[in-house]
Amino acid sequence: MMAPRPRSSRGSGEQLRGEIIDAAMVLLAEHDSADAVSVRAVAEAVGVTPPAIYLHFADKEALLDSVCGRYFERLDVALGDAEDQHEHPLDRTLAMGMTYVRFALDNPAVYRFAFGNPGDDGTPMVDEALQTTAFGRLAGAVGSLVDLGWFPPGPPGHDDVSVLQMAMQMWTVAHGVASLMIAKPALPWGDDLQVAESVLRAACLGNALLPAVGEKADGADFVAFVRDTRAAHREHAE
Amino acid sequence: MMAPRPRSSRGSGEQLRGEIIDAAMVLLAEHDSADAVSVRAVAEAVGVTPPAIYLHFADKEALLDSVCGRYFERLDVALGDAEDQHEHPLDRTLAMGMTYVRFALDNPAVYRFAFGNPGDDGTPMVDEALQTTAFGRLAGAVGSLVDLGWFPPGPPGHDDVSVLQMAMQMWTVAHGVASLMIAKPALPWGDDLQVAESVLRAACLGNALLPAVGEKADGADFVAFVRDTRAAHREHAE
DNA sequence: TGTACATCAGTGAACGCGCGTTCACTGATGTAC
DNA sequence: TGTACATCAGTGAACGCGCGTTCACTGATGTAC
Repeated sequence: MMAPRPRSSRGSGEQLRGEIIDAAMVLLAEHDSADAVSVRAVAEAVGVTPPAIYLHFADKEALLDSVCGRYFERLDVALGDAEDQHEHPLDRTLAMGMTYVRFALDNPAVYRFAFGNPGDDGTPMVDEALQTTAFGRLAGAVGSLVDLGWFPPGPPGHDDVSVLQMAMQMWTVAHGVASLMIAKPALPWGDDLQVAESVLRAACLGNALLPAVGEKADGADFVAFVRDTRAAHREHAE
Repeated sequence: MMAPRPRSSRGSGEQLRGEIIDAAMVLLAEHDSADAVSVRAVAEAVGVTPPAIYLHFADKEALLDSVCGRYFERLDVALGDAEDQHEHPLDRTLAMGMTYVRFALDNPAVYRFAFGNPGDDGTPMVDEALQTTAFGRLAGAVGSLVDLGWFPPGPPGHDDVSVLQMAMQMWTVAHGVASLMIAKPALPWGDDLQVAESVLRAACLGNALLPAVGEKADGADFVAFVRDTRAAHREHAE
């Protein structure tokens, strides 16, 4: 039970809106469950009666959408920082992957809510924002890798197809690490971030070798291809 | 509203228990949401009044635990089939990964429920079962890869450490594909299973090259390592 | 400078709903004598 | 073979609860004249 807040003065109704979103995010984080985020609980946390929420959001879903929106904004900022700290696109890709995982583990409940539900936040708006901001950064680095020939090209004249695919693959891997660690924290992970780095590196390495492969990677004899690649490695080392 | 079912005869109360679990799973699948699985809804689906549920389960959570349990059993069977269809452990690993993804996509709501919540199914029992059955199969194949030298060894005399790590990495990747596809079906995935195969292959390939690496993979200059590996590949091809 | 008034940001009380769970009960089923 | 009885698998009604949301209202704030 918080002390009731003083009434906002005339023009500053907008400020409460922000506080409501923050309070909802804090509730989500603290109770580690979306069930804990009720309109009543949010209102109480912010020092206001429940109907006041509806002055700022059409309904509960709109509030939760806004929570996701804010979360995505922050993720974008974090990824931007990671991006800026490296020059080589492979380093950038890895760094963004690590930042993504770290960001998710820092606030597991919110991550699960934002990236775990199809319905709640699957509004076109949010998905679009994801693609144009946070995901766009990743696609940028991956695009450079394709340009440099480190990652496989797309069909002639359409490298963008490969960029999209590779970027989604990297996202998929980072999401896998983050979400499984969040969902099953009791598993014998060892050092979270070390595992994340290992998985991300393996994924990068695997993708980086695909362009050297020709058709073999798509073919049936994947085993033979891996054997050849390892043999090549040994020869090179001698 | 279903027709009320005839009362079970004397010894066969156990049969209803199974029907209840099935009905809960169907509800979960059909409505694509755990919220749709209420005790009342399950009771109605099975043609019984709500209190009858409590003759077979201590409470709602116990019912949901049993749903997860049944799901895990089925997954184990599916993975067992995949395992049996291949001899080489790399093929086995890939096949189990693909089966895992297919299994998840076949019943997205149940997968999300079983593998997305820490609390609901994070009971020690279930986690333990996972490790000893379905996960055990994966660990078996990965263990063979470590034995053969395809996947990196652990510290001297403790290859099992690497087996555990590698198996969890593969699980992580498969989970990433499945859960992100389920959570964000609107993304431009293209062919689901093709993407899954591509990601899993890249992960295997990446891991398979790690033993050839020495300390470099853990060191700072990952970029240089990848460059070397690609160069080795080109030489080998010529 | 003073006063009537529109606006704005909220309040307080209540609505209907579906939920998990409980409790006293019923009536068919099998069993003991 | 008939009958009293324990058991078992349920039923029917109700409990209290917290939820999202609505609606008529209030009272401070700024503005127009």
